[in-house]
Amino acid sequence: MSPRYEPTEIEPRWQRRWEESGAFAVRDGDPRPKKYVLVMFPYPSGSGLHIGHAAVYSISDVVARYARMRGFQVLHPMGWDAFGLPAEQYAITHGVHPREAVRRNVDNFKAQLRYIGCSYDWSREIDTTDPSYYRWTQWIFLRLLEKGLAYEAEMPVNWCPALGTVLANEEVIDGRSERGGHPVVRVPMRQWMLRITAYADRLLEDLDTVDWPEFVKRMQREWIGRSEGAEVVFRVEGGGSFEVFTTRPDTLFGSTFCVLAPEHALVSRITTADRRAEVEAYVAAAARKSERERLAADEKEKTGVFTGAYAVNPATGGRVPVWVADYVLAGYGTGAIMAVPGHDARDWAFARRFSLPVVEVISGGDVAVAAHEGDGTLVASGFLDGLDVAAAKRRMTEWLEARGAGRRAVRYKLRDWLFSRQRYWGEPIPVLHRADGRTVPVPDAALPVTLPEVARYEPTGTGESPLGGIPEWVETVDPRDGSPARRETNTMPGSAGSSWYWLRYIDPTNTGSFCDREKERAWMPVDVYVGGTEHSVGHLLYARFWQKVLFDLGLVSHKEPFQRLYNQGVVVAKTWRDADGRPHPAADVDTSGPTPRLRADGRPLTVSLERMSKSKKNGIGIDEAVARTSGDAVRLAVLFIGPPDADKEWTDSSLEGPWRFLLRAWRTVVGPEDGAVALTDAPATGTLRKAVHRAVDGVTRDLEAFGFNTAISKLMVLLNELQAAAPLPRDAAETFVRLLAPLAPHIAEEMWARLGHEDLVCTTSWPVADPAALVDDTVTLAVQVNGKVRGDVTVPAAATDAEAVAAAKAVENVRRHLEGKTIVKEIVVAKRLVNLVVR
RNA sequence: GCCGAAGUGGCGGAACCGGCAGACGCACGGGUUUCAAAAACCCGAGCCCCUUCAUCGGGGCGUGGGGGUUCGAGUCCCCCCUUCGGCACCA
Repeated sequence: MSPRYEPTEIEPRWQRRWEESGAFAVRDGDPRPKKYVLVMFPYPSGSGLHIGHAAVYSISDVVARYARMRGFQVLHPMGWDAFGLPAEQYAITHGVHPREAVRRNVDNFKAQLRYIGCSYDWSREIDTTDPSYYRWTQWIFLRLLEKGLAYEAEMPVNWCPALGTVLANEEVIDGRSERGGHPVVRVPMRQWMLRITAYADRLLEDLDTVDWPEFVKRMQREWIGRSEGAEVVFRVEGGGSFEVFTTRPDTLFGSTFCVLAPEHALVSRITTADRRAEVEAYVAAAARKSERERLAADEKEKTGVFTGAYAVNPATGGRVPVWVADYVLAGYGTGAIMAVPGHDARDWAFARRFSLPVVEVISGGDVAVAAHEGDGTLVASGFLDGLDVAAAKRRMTEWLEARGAGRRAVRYKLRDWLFSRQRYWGEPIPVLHRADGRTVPVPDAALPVTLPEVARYEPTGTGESPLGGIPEWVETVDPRDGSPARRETNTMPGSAGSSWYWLRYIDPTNTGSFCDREKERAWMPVDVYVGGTEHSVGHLLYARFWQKVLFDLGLVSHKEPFQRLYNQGVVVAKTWRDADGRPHPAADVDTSGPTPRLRADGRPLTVSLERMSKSKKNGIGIDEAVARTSGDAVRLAVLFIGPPDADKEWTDSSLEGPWRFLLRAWRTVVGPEDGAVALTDAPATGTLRKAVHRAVDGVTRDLEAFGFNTAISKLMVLLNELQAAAPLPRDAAETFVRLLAPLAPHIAEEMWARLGHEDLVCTTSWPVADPAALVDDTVTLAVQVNGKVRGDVTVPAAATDAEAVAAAKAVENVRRHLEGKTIVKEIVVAKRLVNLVVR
């Protein structure tokens, strides 16, 4: 055995030992209480794992290892979310088949997760691109189809000509593609949709039942965007009618015009002959505008045209002009609004611009200056006069319902989920289009519908999936009756496979079901779900939706999949960019002068803190960091740089402290290079014993609260105490090693073994603090005079307030400040301080 | 613009319920070791001032800025500034 700390020898040895002993494999039927610790599974991209990834996986691993030592049987699995655009793009740019790219990337990811000692049950590894997995993704899709939750529709989609494909909303940033920054335009296309809106209310309500950060819940609530109001029917003069949705039916008397979205079906029908040319030009221009241009237009420059038509305000009976304007969105409400310029800022701006009348119907503001959107008393509103806003809303809605002119209504911002992609690398949607025109599901027994081999997996550029170019795959028969049919060529989005994966880990090899019911009941719900905030709405909303659908089908036992959500912060690093915005690696930067410059040609650079990623050339790979120090040091470092839920900056020196701590721990527990440490079997006593129990107590509480940075600092403090002890009591050393085990597992195992143990430290029990050892016999009180510290005094812990005050007054420097003064008040805070108020 | 989170030494950060601000670490300075250096180890330190040969000691100021509550405020209340996230014509 080497006397030196040699992580390159120690770490792989323990990794092997853990795997061979099946230390992290969980068995069904284990009588211990369960804990399901889940970390968001990664896209196995080609760039490998960097320090930012190490932070997430270290957090969930510490949670899992700690729970094991606390006596739980812990399910802590890992898998690969390998379908979707990133994997496909990588494959295209590197000229290899996505399946091959995924395999290589997975191997690389696994190796790197191994370097930092992640304690996964690898026997439960899943891969969303494996047919034995996506068979069940397809199977769940068919259940959605049966329940009417999947449907086809012509939808305006984000078409990216440069990528030759349709993008999801979350893949479009400011009208450009997330990857590559190419322009994106909106065109209608036949798409598969999932009716997530049918679950809007339940997705909203059940947020109250989960233990998630408030800000995530708020984001989801806002995303779902429930608003209550009324639909109101407006009759058009000369025939026809349209409905508007409003949250302010109380202001109906103040509606002086209506606005239709340019896409509204009624526009062309009601436009009068003299206005037709102008209206058509406006509608055409609006269609040409990308989403981005429409947004950029901002509130100040509202545009619109008059259709020439008039509608009847059902409350006043008066004529109101009908306009077309792109500030009204086709996709929300009814695509038409009643404009109330007196009490809506947008309508007010529009009315100003086009000189439309503004009427005050709620007192309390000055509608000549600005819209009054707040509360007040109804005026100029007939039967509503004198009511407040809330009462007027109710009265008006009743009035509309009684006359058949409207009704109470609820609307959501949430849209149905666009569920098809015109790409190769996704789950084929298991549907057949029969020659007779019927669209039918592929029978369950014929699943999975596997991806065919294809020569070109790039997008065709025409908008059709590459699958469309393989007649022998597309042309098939309906297995029910042998009649000819074409396969659906759309594939599912990347978020499909991740919308139920936590269930597959529970029963990953089941060929008869996506997950055994008994096992599901035993393991669900996920107790802690660790991941980044970037999935706060997308993934987490989809996942909850699928869970609820499966719950309604009686297939799972819980309405919510993730009981507790823990969001780790982003790891950022200095990013050097030139004038063109191109990033440069720190190694190429000369920072010796007043302005940082590129070494090669002296170009000036700017620095900013940005999320670590390969593309920004500001990342450091896990393998590189491990090679420089050790896997344990990397784990400690990413946990020590700051609180786990805050954003943290990684710098070159972030590894220093944790690395030295490990060297010091080794020297203290194992011994210096030239010898072994002197251990004694006599138990720790006195201050050392107190220090050990204080550390047990503190580290335990910190780990319970995800306070990894402070837990590590408490271990550093304990180590200082151990270093001073000679000989070192064995029990103190062993307790230290056990406390260290979840955080730095390799070195802890090695030290545990060298302390003479044959078992694994990761399977031993967590130490328990003796409460008696946590109380001190004496306490040091700060002594203040008029709130300023003038000294301190040590008294027995049992001292009374009077004794404490007496002792305080005896302190030399305190006495000086009391001289010639009268004490008017004496404040004693037990074990903390004495404050003497004088005059 | 709206909503949310956060501003603490040169830096990352700590501080349970309002009770000695700066734990722990980095960088820094000094030292040990070394032919020398690296590594490692030990010691020091918020800033300013007084006292002192150096010490020891004492005082003032300090948690983005301004006000307030309190014996006492990083922590509570009001106003303002900055940074970072989210949403952004959702009627």
